[in-house]
Amino acid sequence: MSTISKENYLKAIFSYSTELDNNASTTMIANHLSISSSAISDMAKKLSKEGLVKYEKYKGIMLTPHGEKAALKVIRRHRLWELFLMNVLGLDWSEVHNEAEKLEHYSTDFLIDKIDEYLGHPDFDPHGHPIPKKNGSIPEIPNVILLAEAETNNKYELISVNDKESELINFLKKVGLKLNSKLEIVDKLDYDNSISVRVNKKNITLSKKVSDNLFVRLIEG
Amino acid sequence: MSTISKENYLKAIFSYSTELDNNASTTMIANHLSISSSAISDMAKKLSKEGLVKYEKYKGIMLTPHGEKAALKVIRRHRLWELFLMNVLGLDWSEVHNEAEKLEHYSTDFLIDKIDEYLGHPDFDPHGHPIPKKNGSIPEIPNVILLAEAETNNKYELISVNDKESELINFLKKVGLKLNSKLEIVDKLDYDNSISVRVNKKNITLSKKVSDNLFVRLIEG
DNA sequence: CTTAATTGTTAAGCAAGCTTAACTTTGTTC
DNA sequence: GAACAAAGTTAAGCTTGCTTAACAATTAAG
Ligand SMILES: [Mn+2]
Ligand SMILES: [Mn+2]
Ligand SMILES: [Mn+2]
Ligand SMILES: [Mn+2]
Repeated sequence: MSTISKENYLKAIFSYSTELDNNASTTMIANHLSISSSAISDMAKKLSKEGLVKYEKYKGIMLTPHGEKAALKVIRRHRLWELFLMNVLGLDWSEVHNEAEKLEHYSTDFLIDKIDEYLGHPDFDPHGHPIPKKNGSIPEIPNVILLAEAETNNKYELISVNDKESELINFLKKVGLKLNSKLEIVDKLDYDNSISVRVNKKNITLSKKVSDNLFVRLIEG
Repeated sequence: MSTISKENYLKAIFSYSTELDNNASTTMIANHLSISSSAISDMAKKLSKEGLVKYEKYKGIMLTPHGEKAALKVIRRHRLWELFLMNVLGLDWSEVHNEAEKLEHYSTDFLIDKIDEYLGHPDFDPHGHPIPKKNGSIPEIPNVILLAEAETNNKYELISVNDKESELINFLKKVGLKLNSKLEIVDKLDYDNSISVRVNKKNITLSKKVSDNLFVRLIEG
């Protein structure tokens, strides 16, 4: 049976194992979900019994094809809700994640299809993340790198943003950064790993904490 | 703490105690929620401790002002979602109740206010039920009676409909009855308590099961 | 290689929200 | 008003999803 808890585990396992291109570790998931690591071990066994996950003691957790399908369904619901709330109700891109985190667990396939249709089968959510299709395929994402790893004098376009902290997005709003903003790397400061960029004809400095959460695509360099 | 379960109990207690103008009984709530009556007794104690309910053994359950406020909040969320899904996504009035039954538990006040605003602070949901206002007031409902109790030769307007069974609403669609339809009572048949009405220049016969779930307002008689 | 630190697992226990079974109160009928 | 039926409550127990504490495996250092 799929429950809220299980759906959140699957999402977490998916995002860590694709990020790492490896098994997700107990501790990472525990931190991510703010749950004790013993609970993770426990749940890993249950999900394994249901065939959603491959789990070997001390070896981490990996989604089975079946589990990945389930995870993608939840992610699809999440991202469609985000875009819908923004486009229809005018919520800000810093506000939608929170709402979607709940709504994702309580929408029938029927409703999600209606939303998808209403939005014209969109490929990306408000933070630049791909929206899995109904058949489980994932829209192709541009070749991105972390802004923190961008090179001086090159020009980049902001493609996607970590949506887990609304404060980050509020910060971006304050300094005038949006998806598709063009940035030129002016300088990289070794001392604190901050990065100085030119956006909209203004120079701004971004801390490592910020540049570690922004993904950009090279457009000139 | 408010949980899904508790919100559903509060809603059920509210609807039964207003319907009866009396304390809600354990058995009624148990049937309504498809839960054993022992679970109801249990929960009645918990809700009572939280000050949401007045409960005396063997005497039924009644909402406190505090509990009523909480119940109305859930009902407000439910009905706003229903109308929103119908107006924006084009869901049928037979489809919205199911979805709203889940969404009602997972929407922040912030989101509900946005929906309310988007809809222009509506007074009634797709089934003719009043949408409680943010301050807890309830839009005035017309003076309605059960269609089952309507009198021959009088003319009535369909004001509201029980939304708990989508099959009823599908039936209404099939025979062409909508909110605000005008009906003239042609005949009442004692044998099976069915009622014969004229709508849109056609005569149709409605069983007791149907006429017990439709509320009408006298417009000519 | 041995030791220590880190990471992960097992065990025991708890709260919520149910269930069924046994029992008690209330209501109904004669 | 006694006897039975219906409604309501209590008790015991179950599952889910957590927790903390104790223990085991893995990894990293010296
Ligand atoms: Mn999100
Ligand atoms: Mn979630
Ligand atoms: Mn409804
Ligand atoms: Mn509900």
